Amino acid sequence: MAHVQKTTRNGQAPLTKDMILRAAVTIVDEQGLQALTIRKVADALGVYPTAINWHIGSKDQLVADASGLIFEALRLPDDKAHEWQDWLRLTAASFRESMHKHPNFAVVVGTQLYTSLPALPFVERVLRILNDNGLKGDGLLRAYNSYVGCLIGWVSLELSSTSSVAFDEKAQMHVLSNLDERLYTAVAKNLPTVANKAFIIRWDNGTTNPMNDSFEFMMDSVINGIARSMKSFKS
Amino acid sequence: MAHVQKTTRNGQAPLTKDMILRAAVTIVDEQGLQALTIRKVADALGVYPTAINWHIGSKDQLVADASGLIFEALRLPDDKAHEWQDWLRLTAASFRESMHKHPNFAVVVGTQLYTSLPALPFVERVLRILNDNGLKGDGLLRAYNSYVGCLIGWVSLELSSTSSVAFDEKAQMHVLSNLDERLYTAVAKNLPTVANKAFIIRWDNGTTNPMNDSFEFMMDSVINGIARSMKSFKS
DNA sequence: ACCTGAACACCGTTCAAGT
DNA sequence: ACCTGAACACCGTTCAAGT
Repeated sequence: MAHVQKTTRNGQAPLTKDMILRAAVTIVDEQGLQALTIRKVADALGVYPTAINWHIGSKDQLVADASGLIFEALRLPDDKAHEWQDWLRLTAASFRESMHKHPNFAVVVGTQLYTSLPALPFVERVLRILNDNGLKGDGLLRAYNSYVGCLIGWVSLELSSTSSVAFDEKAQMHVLSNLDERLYTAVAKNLPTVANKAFIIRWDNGTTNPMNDSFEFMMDSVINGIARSMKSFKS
Repeated sequence: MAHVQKTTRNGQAPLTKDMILRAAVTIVDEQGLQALTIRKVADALGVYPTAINWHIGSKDQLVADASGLIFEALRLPDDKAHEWQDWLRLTAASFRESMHKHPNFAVVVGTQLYTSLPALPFVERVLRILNDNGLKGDGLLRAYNSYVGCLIGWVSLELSSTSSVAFDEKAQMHVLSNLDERLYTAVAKNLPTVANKAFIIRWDNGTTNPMNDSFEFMMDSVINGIARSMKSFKS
């Protein structure tokens, strides 16, 4: 019962789900998430739009499956080779690196946070290392949600980009420089240190303006919080 | 030069930006973000779609302006009345509460994180209280980005919902219960404590399934991290 | 099983025209 | 200034038809 390769599509190799998803990722990487349409994917592969529907199902499923590839590309460090704190730090850095390679998927990875099979190894490994270090029950749940939520949520924000409504740098700085100094004392006073570097008052996103320092500080805080909860658990 | 009220639209009061945004918020709250279209807003107000374009500009701008209303509704506690830790905790709770009232905007508030005027008071107050407690320069930036990024990113994840691709509970549990136990030991072992409660392995979002405990734990960790950085700053 | 092809309802935005 | 009205290019999805 060997599977004989069919040759539809005028003798070309038949479409596969993998071909479709790779084409989708390319479009998102090059043109942004809003440019991802079934029709464009079909064009890129030289087929009719409805052929995509046959393989994938719907547009929503296409987005979900394509963003799953990012979790699949994720390489996790070895448990045995590191202290749990370092393992969490390395894993966070690895996840952030993967996201930075496909920044236009950032919004979706946050949204698509439901039992996706490609993400399960990540879930398992994080749960396991916390579990192996004494956490269980509600303490485990808190630690896991704290780590995963901050990691994915924070990086997703770092890379978020406003489709097209964003002002340019000059307009942005003009607004910030002309604020009422009596109302916005702290913003005015610290403008050089926060302008285009702090959330909500920047115009370049994490692709061109990565926030490495803040990310490391944030992760240290979260991991320290987990460490403290482990101690109180043992006593 | 008093502004005489015009009566276009067959004698009805003229459209205002505020009417349009309120109609938009209603649609998003009731039908989800993907249901927000210029044409539906126009229908709700009894005008032609292009009338919306005249007042707002574009679809992207409509989404941006409508999500700005959430920041405007935000009530911030008094600086003088609380220790800075409590102020940050109360503000976080207040922000989270606002988001939970409009969960369908969660994705966008994360995305729209660029100098938006409605969010500036929030920015100012957070910067100010950190500044008043000794933080400046890079230390201030780290603390601010850590707090704001975790707050908005985390809550945004808590409320995120997969448009329609999501499985139902039965299908979800079936997948989780039949995992290879040799590969997914930690998931299998802790299934009762994490199923539908932990990120990535839940099927209800924060609206029906709020993650209060994890949120408080996460916020405490972040605030403790900031406190530690203040001490090392002084010494 | 896999893909074509036509058709449908919907979308954002343009531009000219009205008042 | 404010809105109508028609028009255009684009979209996801259906369903029947081909091979």
